[in-house]
Amino acid sequence: MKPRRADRRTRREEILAAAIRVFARRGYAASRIDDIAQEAGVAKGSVYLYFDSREQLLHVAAEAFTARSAAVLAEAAAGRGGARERLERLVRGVVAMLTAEPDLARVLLDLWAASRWGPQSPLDLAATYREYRAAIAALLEEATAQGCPGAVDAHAHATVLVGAIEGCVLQWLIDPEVDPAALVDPLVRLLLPEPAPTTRPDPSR
Amino acid sequence: MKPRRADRRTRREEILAAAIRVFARRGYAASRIDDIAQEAGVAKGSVYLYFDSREQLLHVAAEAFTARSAAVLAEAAAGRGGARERLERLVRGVVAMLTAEPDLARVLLDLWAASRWGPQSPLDLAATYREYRAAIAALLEEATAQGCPGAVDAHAHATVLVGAIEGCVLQWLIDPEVDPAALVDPLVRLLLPEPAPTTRPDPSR
Amino acid sequence: MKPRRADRRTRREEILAAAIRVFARRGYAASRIDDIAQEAGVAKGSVYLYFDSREQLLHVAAEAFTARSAAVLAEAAAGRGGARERLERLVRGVVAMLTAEPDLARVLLDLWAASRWGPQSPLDLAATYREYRAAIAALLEEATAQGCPGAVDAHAHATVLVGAIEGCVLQWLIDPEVDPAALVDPLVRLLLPEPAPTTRPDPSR
Amino acid sequence: MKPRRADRRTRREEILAAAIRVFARRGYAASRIDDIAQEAGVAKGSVYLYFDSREQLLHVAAEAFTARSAAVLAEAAAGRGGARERLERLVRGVVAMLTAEPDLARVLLDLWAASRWGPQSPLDLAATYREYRAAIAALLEEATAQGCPGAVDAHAHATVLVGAIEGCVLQWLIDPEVDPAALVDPLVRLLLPEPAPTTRPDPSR
DNA sequence: TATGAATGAGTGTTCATTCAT
DNA sequence: AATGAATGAACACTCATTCAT
Repeated sequence: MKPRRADRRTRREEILAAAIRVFARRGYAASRIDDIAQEAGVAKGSVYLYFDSREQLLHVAAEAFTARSAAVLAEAAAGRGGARERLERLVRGVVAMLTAEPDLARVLLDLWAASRWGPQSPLDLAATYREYRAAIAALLEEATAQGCPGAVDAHAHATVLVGAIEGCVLQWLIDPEVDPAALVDPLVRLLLPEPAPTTRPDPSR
Repeated sequence: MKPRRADRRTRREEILAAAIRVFARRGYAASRIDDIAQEAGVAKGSVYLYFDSREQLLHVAAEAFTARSAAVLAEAAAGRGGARERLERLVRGVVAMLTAEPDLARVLLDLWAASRWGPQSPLDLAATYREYRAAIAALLEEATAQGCPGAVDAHAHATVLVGAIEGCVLQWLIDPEVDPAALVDPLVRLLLPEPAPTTRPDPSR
Repeated sequence: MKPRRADRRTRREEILAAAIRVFARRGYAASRIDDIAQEAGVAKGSVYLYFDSREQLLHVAAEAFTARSAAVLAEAAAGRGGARERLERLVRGVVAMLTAEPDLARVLLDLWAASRWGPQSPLDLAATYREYRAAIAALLEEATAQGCPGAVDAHAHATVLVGAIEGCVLQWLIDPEVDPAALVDPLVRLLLPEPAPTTRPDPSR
Repeated sequence: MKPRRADRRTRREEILAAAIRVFARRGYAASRIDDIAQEAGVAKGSVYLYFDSREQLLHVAAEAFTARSAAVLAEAAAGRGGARERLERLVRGVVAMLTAEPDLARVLLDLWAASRWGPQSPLDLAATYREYRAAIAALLEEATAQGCPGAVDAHAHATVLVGAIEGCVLQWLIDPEVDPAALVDPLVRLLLPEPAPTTRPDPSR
């Protein structure tokens, strides 16, 4: 019985992974259940043993995406170090997460487009981004309190920072020649507050 | 001879505008020709008197979008003033253009998603963004040459700037509570080079 | 007023001729009112000033065909000469008529196919062929009575003769390399009764 | 594993047979996929599990027709007996084949009309008839060589013979009162060369 | 009379989902 | 659980016909 359960879960994940690959390749709208089943190596009908509908596959992919985002956020926010340091960890973590799973990242294009589906939207992306901004704004304020100079309103700053990250990812999704990894340092340099002068003792003394 | 309601050009644009509204509302994938015809107040068949296919409507909407973008770019690049000033005009112009036509902006979500359609993609968005980045990078280098301190590679900086603009717009598209107009000043403060020291008399003297 | 009428009739004939050309080229099923109007050099709507419907154009073309057939039949049957001579004139006349108007002949392919439309069939082709056979059978019997040897039942003979004519035309319609003019002599030699021995003085004496 | 009702091959042939019946009844142009599906007792979509398109159904029907024709031709040509005997077998075989499957024969009306579709024509009927004529011409020449008197050029004779067969069938298709079976003897008597004098003892002696 | 824009019923085809095996 | 044949609702697109000008 136990192995059965494990099998079932594994098979479900295989199908989900296949769906994400197909969504990434063709876009959700053009992805047929047939394609997904073939990619997963199962019969078409079998997809329905693990998922209720084609749309649910997108929902679950969306959840996988938010779960990973939340993990990065939690890790950064809860981690050690000063606020600025944790912000940097967050930026690097988000980009690393997305580049580590490019197919999942590509599904973002569908999730963004699906945001207009209204309440049945595969995920409340608006809420996800709101939390994302709130967490970053909090860190930015903390950083300012810890001595980092903050030029603009923390919440607006957070929105610009989230925007820059997502916008860089967007450019990469649309044009694979854009290298998101190479953009992390510029992002950090341009959009994180400079380290507080007092955070590190001057090593030259 | 007098046209029943409007001349050909006008009628075509009415239908295109209707299509853009419907695409904005439901997303391209869920937009039916019937919806568009109804929104335009014409019969379904009439849409085909002006457009070859549903997909062509998206193509033409995409062209409308790039035309407006190119106009903003040209205006900013060709305008008077120093490089930094023109960059600022560009940033403000892009955001103003998108907020002035929110439905057209919302179609961006479909255009991004459609970038995976391959060669038949409604628009070579990758090329559009490449040009966008190149123009901004050129302005950034010019600004640096004119004395504005530039901390990072101009092309990376351009990508981050384009990303931040698009990313802020993205957040607005997904969550109408985000106000892009309020983000322009932060964008400018955070991502444009500081004005060259010589533009303002040094107050420390 | 009179010239108006003449104009109207002329214009109607022009449109009919255009329709026949288009039917001949594409087949009735694939012939669009647009094509016909363009071929006739008038606007689409104008076709409806002269004909009630697309189908009526086929009806009228069919009538044109039967009128010509009937003329040939009448001419042959009513003409001078012995029965065999008139039969030969009939065979030659039918083939000449069809080859003189190849586009009208090609429409036969549609008329045959349309014979399954039932009562609304563009023409009661079955009746046309029945009359055709009856007239020929009568001539064949007359020829036999006049001394031409007749080996088979006159009505069956007539059916075979009509069949051979139509079948030769059919082969030409399907394959333009078949030359119906070259088949008339063989048709006559093979399927008409030999001339009565008495019609020509035996040269061997 | 056991098929719901029949194996794939069988089901395909059921649908094809249904299509042939519907084509025969209404003509190809007026035959709706719905009609065919209903005639076959399946849902509309199921037709597409076995055929790519409505047009393909006509293609396959056409192939069925040529396959049967070719079989008759081969059987006659390869059979035993003198040339004249084989010719007679061919004529009788063709007519028997067509009357045995009247629905398939009726589709001929569509195939003839479809000959104008050009290269996408469901079948190269011109080629089919060319081969038909060539085979018959060869047999006619052989018969002449074997002593049967031949009055006209063998190829023209073959065209007339093919024409007479097809034309008799045509008359039957258009008017069911025409009985093709009753026309076979007249066809043979009128259009096949008389048996070679040696086959029967000369009664005048 | 002539036009051609407008109409909308009609149809081939697709594909998510179901279900008998 | 797994299959894949079957289903039928949905939809893009066509085109004969109408009608305002």
